[in-house]
Amino acid sequence: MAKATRSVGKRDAVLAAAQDAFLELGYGAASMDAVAARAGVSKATIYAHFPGKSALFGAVIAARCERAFAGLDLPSVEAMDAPAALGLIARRILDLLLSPESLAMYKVVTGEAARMPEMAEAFHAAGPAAAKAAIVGALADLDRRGQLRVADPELASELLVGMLKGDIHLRHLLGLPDGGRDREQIVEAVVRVMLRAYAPGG
Amino acid sequence: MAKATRSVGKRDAVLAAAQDAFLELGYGAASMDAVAARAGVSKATIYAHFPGKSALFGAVIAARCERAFAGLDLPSVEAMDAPAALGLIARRILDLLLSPESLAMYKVVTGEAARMPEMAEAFHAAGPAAAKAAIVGALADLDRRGQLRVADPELASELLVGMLKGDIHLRHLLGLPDGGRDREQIVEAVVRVMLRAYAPGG
DNA sequence: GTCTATATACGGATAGAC
DNA sequence: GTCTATCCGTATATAGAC
Repeated sequence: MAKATRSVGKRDAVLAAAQDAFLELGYGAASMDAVAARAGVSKATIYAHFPGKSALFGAVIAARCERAFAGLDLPSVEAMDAPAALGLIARRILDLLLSPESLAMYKVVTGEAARMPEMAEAFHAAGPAAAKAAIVGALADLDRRGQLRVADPELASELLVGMLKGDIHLRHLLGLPDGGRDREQIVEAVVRVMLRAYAPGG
Repeated sequence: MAKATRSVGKRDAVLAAAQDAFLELGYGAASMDAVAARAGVSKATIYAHFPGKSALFGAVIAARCERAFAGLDLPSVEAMDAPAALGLIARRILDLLLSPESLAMYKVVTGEAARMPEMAEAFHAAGPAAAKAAIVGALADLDRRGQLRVADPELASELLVGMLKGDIHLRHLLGLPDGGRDREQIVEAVVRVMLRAYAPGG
């Protein structure tokens, strides 16, 4: 939206416009003309800053990966009991999974992964793998404090995130209605299963 | 691969070639020229049988949806106890989720869902929703026979499939290595969680 | 560095002969 | 129904002026 100003630098304007275009339309459908128009610059300016379309796309993904999980700090669960901690984690992850940006990234990255393997790996490392590491840390902490009995935190983390995806993640990817299930309902169900499956007295 | 023969009809050859091209390359990257070349026909022949590219794509998705879950018959669990039934279901679903065709469909359909909402809905109904219905039936049967205590089979089905997706589904979508976890290990873990969470004596 | 204008190629779709 | 040849729009990328 913001017209390009010389102070911020047109490179940033191009990058921001490219993020919008690629994530909204997908790699193939987002033309360089569209990016130029959104950025308020000419196509030649884009090519002055980036070697080509695929390089611009790579820069977009890299930029978003950096900020991908900035808002996800889970050390705050260290004083909570298991139900509260799991509820907090579940809510955070579910909101992240269903955020428009995450959904757009999911689509565009999986769609181009075959043609850009390095980008796919970078995305996974900076996104899902980083989130998983945070969850693993939290689960290990709950185990250490006797709140849960988690022998394999990595595996438990995968199951937890998978349950949160459930059906609703795909529905959102497809642009379909939620099917009458709201997020809090899902969080409660997932927490209940986790508490039963990883109860300390088991 | 197979050259078009008049006996089978060129329409089928076009459809088969289109399936290969769209699922391998994605909708945008698969050109009509590429489809024509793979089918061994001219582009004009394609347009004699299909109104245009998007209609051809729709026909491809529809055709694959019909056969999507043909191999998934779960009534066979009706004589099994809970561990055996859950193990069978989990193995079948996981193999389906990670099959190359399913992964390709997942990518291409989510990628084009925003531009083709009807197709997205048809895919969901014929694929994931149909599979879910089969699982719900099996879980309800286990509940009826006292093998499990499942108050909400729909919800339980969503959690089950989600756990199976876990991390490995995304890894496969991205073309990354499995991360050292094999399928049987995932099946065992998921079954264990399900048995604990939905134990009849709970 | 940035723009206007353009080179070059490719993709979807069609005309017309057979 | 099927082919060859082609129209026409659009896409990536660049040349050259300022």
